[in-house]
Amino acid sequence: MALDHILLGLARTPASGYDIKARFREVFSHFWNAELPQIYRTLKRLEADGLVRGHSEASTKGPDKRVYETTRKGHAALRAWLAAGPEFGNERLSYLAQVFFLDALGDAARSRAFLEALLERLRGELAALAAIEQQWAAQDPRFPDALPDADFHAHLTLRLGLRKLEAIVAWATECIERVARREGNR
Amino acid sequence: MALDHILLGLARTPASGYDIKARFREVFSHFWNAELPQIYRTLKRLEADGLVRGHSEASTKGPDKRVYETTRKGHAALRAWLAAGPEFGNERLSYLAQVFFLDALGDAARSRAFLEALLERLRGELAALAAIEQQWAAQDPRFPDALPDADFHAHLTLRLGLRKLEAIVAWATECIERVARREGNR
DNA sequence: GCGCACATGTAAATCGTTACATGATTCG
DNA sequence: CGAATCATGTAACGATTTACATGTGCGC
Repeated sequence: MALDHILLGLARTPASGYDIKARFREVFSHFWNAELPQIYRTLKRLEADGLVRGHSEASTKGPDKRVYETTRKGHAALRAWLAAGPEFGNERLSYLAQVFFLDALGDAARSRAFLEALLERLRGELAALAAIEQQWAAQDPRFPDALPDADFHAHLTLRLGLRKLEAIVAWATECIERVARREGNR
Repeated sequence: MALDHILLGLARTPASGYDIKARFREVFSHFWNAELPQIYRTLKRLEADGLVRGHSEASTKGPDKRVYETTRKGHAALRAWLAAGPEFGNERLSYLAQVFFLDALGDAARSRAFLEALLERLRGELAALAAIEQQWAAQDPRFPDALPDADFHAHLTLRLGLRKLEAIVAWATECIERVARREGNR
């Protein structure tokens, strides 16, 4: 399961469930998500299997935290996942299914409204990712190709987010034109 | 739930669970998937809720089939889903999570091998989608903008598949270069 | 006769979300 | 003192996958 391996990857630097949720929000949001109860439960299972090790720690803010760290066995499982090659078949994009069925609205104007809402949202996400990249570039002189390994790969991931969103924005723009043209032909 | 609405959309033309699985393979594979047991169970639930109507039918090949069709109530539910605007938050791409953690391999050559396998796979998918589009263009003189509504929207979806895959192929190519350059700098 | 595509399902297990419960610290 | 953030969890429910079970018709 992908989530197991994602947690093993994130816990290479010690992290609590709460910390991990924060990283999902910051870094993974454009290609994965998980809720807190699932994260806590999975960490417990990984600990029972000896893939991570956890200990309680006092926190400056709020109650004690339980901090997990990937074990040697966990590292091996992570490497095995990567060595097995790219994993396919999980793709999931509900808004694309919606576009597929847009004819059910039976109304080109409403189809166009849907696509315009989609475009606006995608533009926002694109701007957010671009801002992250620019901030990073400004703060780290090693950016992008002299970065340490972990950051270098994080940047590769971010680049895909940008390229994919650019493509989808271009597509949505094209769709709106095509729908408008059909609308005009009535 | 997205699957409910996808089934309502697909059953606008009568279809059995098996037929629907085939359409997932053919048309939806690049943005959604579902297994047979889930499809059968969901169809039953939708029937109990009056959103689809099912009847048994003799098949030329194999056993009887149960053919479902979206009811008026089902159509209304589908339209409501679309009218509510684009649905976000389901994005899921395990191979991107893998790229994020590729540094765990600790070996640029193996990272490159991973990315090359990814690129090969993506190129295959891109070629398959492009072939579908060309065949379609050759067979239907109305292609693409004079197509009937349902086909027009199916084509919009296919266009996104193409644009997205082109972007990802370009990205993977860029990644391989960057990884090779790092490899050279050792 | 064997394997394949057709066709439908059940059972079990796991994954994932939502609602609920608890309690500390910090800032206004 | 109220709201936000930190921090962890349980319970219940629903979604999804995997393994198993069954049987037909067709082509080699």
